[in-house]
Amino acid sequence: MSQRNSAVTVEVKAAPSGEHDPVACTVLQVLDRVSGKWAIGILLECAHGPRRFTELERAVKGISRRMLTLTLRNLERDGLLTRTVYPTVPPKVEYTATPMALELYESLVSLASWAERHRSEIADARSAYDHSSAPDPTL
Amino acid sequence: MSQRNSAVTVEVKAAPSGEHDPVACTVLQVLDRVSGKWAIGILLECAHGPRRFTELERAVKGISRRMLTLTLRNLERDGLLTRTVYPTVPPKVEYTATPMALELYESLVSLASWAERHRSEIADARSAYDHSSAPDPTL
DNA sequence: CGGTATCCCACTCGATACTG
DNA sequence: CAGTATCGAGTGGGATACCG
Repeated sequence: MSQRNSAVTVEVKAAPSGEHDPVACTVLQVLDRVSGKWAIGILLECAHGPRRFTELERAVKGISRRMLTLTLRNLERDGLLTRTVYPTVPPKVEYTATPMALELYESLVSLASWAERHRSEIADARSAYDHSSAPDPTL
Repeated sequence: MSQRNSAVTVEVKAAPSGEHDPVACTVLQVLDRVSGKWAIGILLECAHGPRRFTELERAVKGISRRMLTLTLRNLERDGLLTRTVYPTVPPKVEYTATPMALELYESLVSLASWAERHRSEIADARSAYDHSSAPDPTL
C-alpha cells in the first residue's frame, strides 16, 4: 500500500465534508463517525467498561477481524476510544470509551427513542408505499 | 430493470437490520434512513416548508437529479416526506416534511450540538493520532 | 418541469491467509 | 492474543442522456 501521504497505514475514512448547510454539515460529520455497521455496537460494548480485542470480536457478533480493527482505529482516531497496550506476553490490549463517547451515546439514545416512538408509523408508511405501486394482478 | 418483485421500480434500500443488540439495532435503523450524503440536507430544506423538485435541486448544492430522486423516494417511503403532485401543465410537485420528520430533526440537532461541543477535541485527537504514526523524516 | 435509464468508478466490507 | 495483507463482491453515488 505505497501511498505518498504517509500518515496512516490502515484505511482511514477520508472526511467527505464540504457541505454548504452548517447544520447538515455538522450532523453529517457525526454520522460519518458512527455510521457503518459496526461502530455503534463497538462503542456500546466499550461503554460498559474496558474491552479486549477478542472480547469485542465475540461480543459484536458477525464482525470480522479486519472490520473490527478498522472500526477500532477510526474510533480511536476520533478520540472516542482509548487504546491501552500492556506489553505482556501474550499481548493484551484494552479499548475504553472516552467521556466524549459516553456523551455521544446519550444523544444516540434520543435517536433510538425517536425510532421507538415512530416504529409502527414508519412500518405503515413503508407498506403503504410498497403496495401503492401495485403489482399488475393480470400477471 | 426487469425484476419479478414488481413493487418499486427505483432502487430502494433493503433494510440490513438483523443486529443482536436492541439499542445498536434501533439506532442503526434510524441511521440507515438518514445516512447517505443527501437525506439530511433534503430533510432540512423541506422542514422549512414545501419545496419543489427543482428548488431542492438548487438548494441542495452538488446533488444530481438521480440522487435527488432516489433520496426523495426513500424518504417518502419511510413517511418522512409527503409528495404532492399538482396535475397542471407544466407539472408541479411539492415535497413536505411530515411531523415525524420534524421530530427527528430535533434529535439530529442534539447530535449536532454534541459535535459542536467536541469539535476541537475531535480535531485534536485526529491530529495527535495522525502525527503519532510519524512519517519517516529521512524520505 | 420532473423525472428515468445506463454506465461506471470508488469505496465498503467479507473471506481468507499470514505474522509478531 | 492482536493484529496485517490481499483479493473480490456488492453498493453508493456521479455523469450523462433521454422521456411524458
